[in-house]
Amino acid sequence: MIEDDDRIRLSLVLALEDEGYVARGAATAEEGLRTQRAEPADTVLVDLMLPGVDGFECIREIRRSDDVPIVVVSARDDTHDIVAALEAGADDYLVKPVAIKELTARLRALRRRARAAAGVTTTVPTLVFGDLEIRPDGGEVRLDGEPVAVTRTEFRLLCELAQHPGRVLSRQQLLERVWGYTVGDERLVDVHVGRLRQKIERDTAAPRHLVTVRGLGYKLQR
Amino acid sequence: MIEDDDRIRLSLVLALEDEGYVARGAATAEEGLRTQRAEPADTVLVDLMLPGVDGFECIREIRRSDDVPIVVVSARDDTHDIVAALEAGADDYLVKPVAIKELTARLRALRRRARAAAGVTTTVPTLVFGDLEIRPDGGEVRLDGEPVAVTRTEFRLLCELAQHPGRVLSRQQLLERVWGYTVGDERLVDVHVGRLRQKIERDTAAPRHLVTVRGLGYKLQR
DNA sequence: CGAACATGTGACGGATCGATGACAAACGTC
DNA sequence: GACGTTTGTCATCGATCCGTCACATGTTCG
Repeated sequence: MIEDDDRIRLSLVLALEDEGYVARGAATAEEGLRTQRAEPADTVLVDLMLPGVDGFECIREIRRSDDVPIVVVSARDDTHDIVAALEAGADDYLVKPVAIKELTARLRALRRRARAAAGVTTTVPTLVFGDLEIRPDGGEVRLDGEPVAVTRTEFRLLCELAQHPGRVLSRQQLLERVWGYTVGDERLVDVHVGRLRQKIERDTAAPRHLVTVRGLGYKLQR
Repeated sequence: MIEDDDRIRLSLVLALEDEGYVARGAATAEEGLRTQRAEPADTVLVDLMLPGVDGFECIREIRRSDDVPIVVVSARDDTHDIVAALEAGADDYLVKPVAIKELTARLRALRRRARAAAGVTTTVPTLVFGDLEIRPDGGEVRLDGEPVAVTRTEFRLLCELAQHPGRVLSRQQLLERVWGYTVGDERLVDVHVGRLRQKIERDTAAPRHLVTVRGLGYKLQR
């Protein structure tokens, strides 16, 4: 729980512990981010008005590397704040003073979903795109049965595209999923797609699998 | 959206459609459950006070077979109701009157999680308008099964119209949703509709799908 | 019947987009 | 520590697209 008001923070931590939770507090965003990195909690509560780094920025910072459920607990009940917090990556937003029973009920609802998400481990069999075979597990790509040497980045890129056959992925999506960047130069994707094409397409000018959809992104099709 | 008050239900459905969602309403829990079984929505909004089967029971009934995100929209702000609804299986709880911006922000946050749980593959089905097929995912348009080359703007325009079959969208609405403009020359829409017609209509003088409704705007019909 | 308004469409210049080769830094291997 | 490989940045070029305008056509109403 990241909250600068000592009284509120302590009482909420105590109330949560009374309900059977293991809770700990941080008085600033910096402290909260540090402990979350060092010893990740499975849910984060955060106030919006914090000294120094504010709640919105704190949420974005957590989201950069962590998919943990985030609940905002704020005194402000303005729609703009609610929307901004949710857009920043929060999962829920409660207005102070919060009823502890409501808070725990919302935490349970949230963790029900988060748990379901964490439970999905997809072991992918060989993906076949005509003469192109991709083994996500084996780290192998074959063209007409012949192994093709692709680099790690190219392979990840290919797998990401192969997991959504025929679906266009934007450069932004690929940057996020392959590189983990939330910001960055989208040209980077072009370059790697180009390099990948040299290896898996017979005619790079008329690609059969790794297709450009102008203005939208790239897709892999059969 | 399951809500017995006609006024509220209609205004919320319209507001959601204005935001770009495809929404439909049901006046009773029974009706809502039936349509959800027949044609499942990807998110359910439900009121608590319903005639006959009430909201709590409705939530439990949906949860028996469906993991769809459920949001309660109720006039009651009692902690007991909130806790009971969340315990029954709801994912979020908003108190009327709801700000449409907050509702959509919460829907986005919720669907962000639900999507992750579903295994990342949220495939939008192909939209079919007679001989015209649109694949929002694949960035692809087909006429009689033959791929048609459309530009990004044309594609967005087409998708926007296709999401609301038969419904007239004003130039202003299209400017906002396709271009993101709040102000701008509405003639711009005309030009792109014209160009799109050249590609997807056999006789542009007598369009069969992309129809002008004089004085109001354009619509896409089967 | 004619004016005002709404819509269709061709043309054009500037803006944008994507492919690619060159290069330097970072990385990994021996 | 040296070498080859991989990666990210940059600049350039050609192709395409976009938005605006002008004019033609069609429609509504006084």
